Amino acid sequence: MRTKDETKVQLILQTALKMIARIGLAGLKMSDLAKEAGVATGTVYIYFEDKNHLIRELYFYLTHVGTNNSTQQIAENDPLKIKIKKLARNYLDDNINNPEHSAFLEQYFRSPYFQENGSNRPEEVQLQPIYHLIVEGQRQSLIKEADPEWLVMLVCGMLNEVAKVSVYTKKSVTPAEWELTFSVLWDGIKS
Amino acid sequence: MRTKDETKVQLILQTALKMIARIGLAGLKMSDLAKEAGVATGTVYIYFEDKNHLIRELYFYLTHVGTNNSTQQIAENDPLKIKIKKLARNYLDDNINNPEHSAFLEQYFRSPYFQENGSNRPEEVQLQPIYHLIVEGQRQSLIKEADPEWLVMLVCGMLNEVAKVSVYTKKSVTPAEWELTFSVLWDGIKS
Amino acid sequence: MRTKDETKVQLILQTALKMIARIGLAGLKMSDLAKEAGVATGTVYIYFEDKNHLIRELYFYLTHVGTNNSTQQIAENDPLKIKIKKLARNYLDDNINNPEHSAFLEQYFRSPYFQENGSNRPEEVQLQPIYHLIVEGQRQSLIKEADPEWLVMLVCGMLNEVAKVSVYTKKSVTPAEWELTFSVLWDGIKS
Amino acid sequence: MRTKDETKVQLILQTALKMIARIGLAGLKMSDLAKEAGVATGTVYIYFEDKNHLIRELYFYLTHVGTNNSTQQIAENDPLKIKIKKLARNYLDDNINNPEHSAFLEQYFRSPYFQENGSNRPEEVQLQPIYHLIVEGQRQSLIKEADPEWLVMLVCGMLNEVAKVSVYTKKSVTPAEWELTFSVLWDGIKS
DNA sequence: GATGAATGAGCGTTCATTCAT
DNA sequence: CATGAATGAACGCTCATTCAT
Repeated sequence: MRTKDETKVQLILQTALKMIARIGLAGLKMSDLAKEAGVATGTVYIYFEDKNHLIRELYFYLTHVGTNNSTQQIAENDPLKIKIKKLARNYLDDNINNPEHSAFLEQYFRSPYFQENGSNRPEEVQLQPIYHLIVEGQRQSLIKEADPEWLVMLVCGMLNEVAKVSVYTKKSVTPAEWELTFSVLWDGIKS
Repeated sequence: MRTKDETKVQLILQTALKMIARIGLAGLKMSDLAKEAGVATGTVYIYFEDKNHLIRELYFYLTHVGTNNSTQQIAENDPLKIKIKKLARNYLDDNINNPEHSAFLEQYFRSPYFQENGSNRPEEVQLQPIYHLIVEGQRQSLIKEADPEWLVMLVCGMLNEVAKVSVYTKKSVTPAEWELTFSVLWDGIKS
Repeated sequence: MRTKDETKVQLILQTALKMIARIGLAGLKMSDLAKEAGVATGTVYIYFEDKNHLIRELYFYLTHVGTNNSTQQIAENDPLKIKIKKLARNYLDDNINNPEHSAFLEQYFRSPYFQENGSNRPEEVQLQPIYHLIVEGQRQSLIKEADPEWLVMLVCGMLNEVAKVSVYTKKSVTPAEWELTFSVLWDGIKS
Repeated sequence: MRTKDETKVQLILQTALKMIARIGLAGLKMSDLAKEAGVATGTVYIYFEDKNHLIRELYFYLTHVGTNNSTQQIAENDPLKIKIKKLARNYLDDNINNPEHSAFLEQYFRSPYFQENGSNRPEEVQLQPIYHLIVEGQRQSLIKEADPEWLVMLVCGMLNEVAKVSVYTKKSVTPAEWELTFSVLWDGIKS
């Protein structure tokens, strides 16, 4: 069913993502999606077998394409603490700038679309670049000796919460708030 | 005459809560809910005006009733660090033992049921008992001088994440994992 | 099922009649009827087998009890024209003063309650007292030689229309209007 | 693409009209209507917002389209009495041939569909062509000097009743019956 | 391929009727 | 008898999906 008009696939997925963040996964109607994407209802079904497949494709699209909008460049020779700080900040910014991303995922895992699907929720902690930095920090005895996956989880938990509140209150994170956040993060994991 | 059984409100709400955690807010069908609660479809409509009101009532039920399952007793003369540790543990356990609670809330805020409602998402951070302990800790110079609400947010972010993973993987938190978690938490906020 | 408490039967029928005139036969709900009559829903079912029977009983109640509110006394020795005039006026007043009566009948014949019932719409023209006066008038050569039932029908058609408009516009019939009406009526049928 | 078929509006309205005459306004089920019109249930909702709107549209359709099936031609130079006779006959025939018309209107005004609607029952007597003939007759001193609207009302009352009985008994009006009817009508209004 | 009118299974809700008290 | 909470069949309406153009 996939055709050469790959831009239409992107258009539909992006539109779906935007709408889901706005009205929720449950509220998404195929006809509304088509209208907002500027195509006919039937057209959606040319590119996606049904709503199930569309949502699932959206999931793969998000998890595999990634965001990679990281603005802060991490220099190879930055000290580890600075690397982690920049990485954490990028992670936070990604979450704040792409709230649809997490909005969708949060809903997806609890939705019938995920449940019907046999696939398991991936715990791709290792994919987080922060994972490797933490392992590296442990090698340098800068970071607590402990299950690095657990540390990543705690760090991400904090950052996710900051992002969620920032998005919800529509206030950006002030420099002071960011310094406080990183201070708690770093003091928490440093050895 | 059969007397109006007010426990049916509880029964229906509890059943709804269980089902929503299992099949999602979007997948909840009034007839299924009635069947699982052991009543007729019409009976649900005696106690709740419509699905909208049912969901909304469930929200108020959860936010106002609270869980209060905290098993670990906090002694008045415990040192502050111990108090926080026990409280954090209780918070974690509540979240793990009542996964439907957060499962519902997470979905509710993104659902049409919340959106149609004019009410705003309350950010009742001060209601968290942990808030008062942190303020107390700051008074004793045990905890970083910083916006206590922000600290609470970071701490809850960590604990929420731990609970989420624990529920998802169906593994309880080992003593070692808990010690690690609290270590990061405490080192992060202590002054 | 009929019990000695015949007043409750009357109460329910009268309440039903009032409500049907107000909200229509289709809009009548058994629970509303019970509430407005001041009894419990189940009580209605003690006196009437089901809604079908209730409506049918209401029909028999109206057609057999009659209204007999005729205020103008017809003297035995009035001239025929005066007798007919008084009778027509009584017929008109009955229709105006009991608008629920015709409101119900009009709806009944077109409703599923009548249709399901095998009974035929009775054409009990002979029951109209006016019928006998017209036959008498024909014997006296005062009234056109023609099918008396047809004449009754035409006369009733006029009076029904006058009553309908009077009820709808909530204006009573002025003496001048009544004189005009009877003039048309009498000139139409007199020989 | 199937082109939107505006004749479907007519088809659905006509089918609804037929069914309402048969089973009553209250008995009309959207699914039955769709089936009898030969379309799917959902299709009805493409052309009409809901049952309420459908019924209301049917009302406007009937009152604005009119019947205009008058078969008897009225010649310009017919004497007034003949003109009125032909017009009365046309009015009668219209009522007999389109019994659904009056069957619907009679039910509509007493139904919840009309009551919920703010609109008032129009009493457009002047729209009746017979009104103008009666005024003309009064100018020629052929017809009683009296409120012409009231005369129209009486005349229509008679004819409505004749039509109603004819439809109900399924017997057409014989020439003798018609002559009698018009005799009563004319003698009633002539001066 | 693209369109959007048409479809109909399925859900939310109502209300005549029953029945435990 | 009286009550009104409980019942569940049946209706109004929605929306994912199809298909004639």
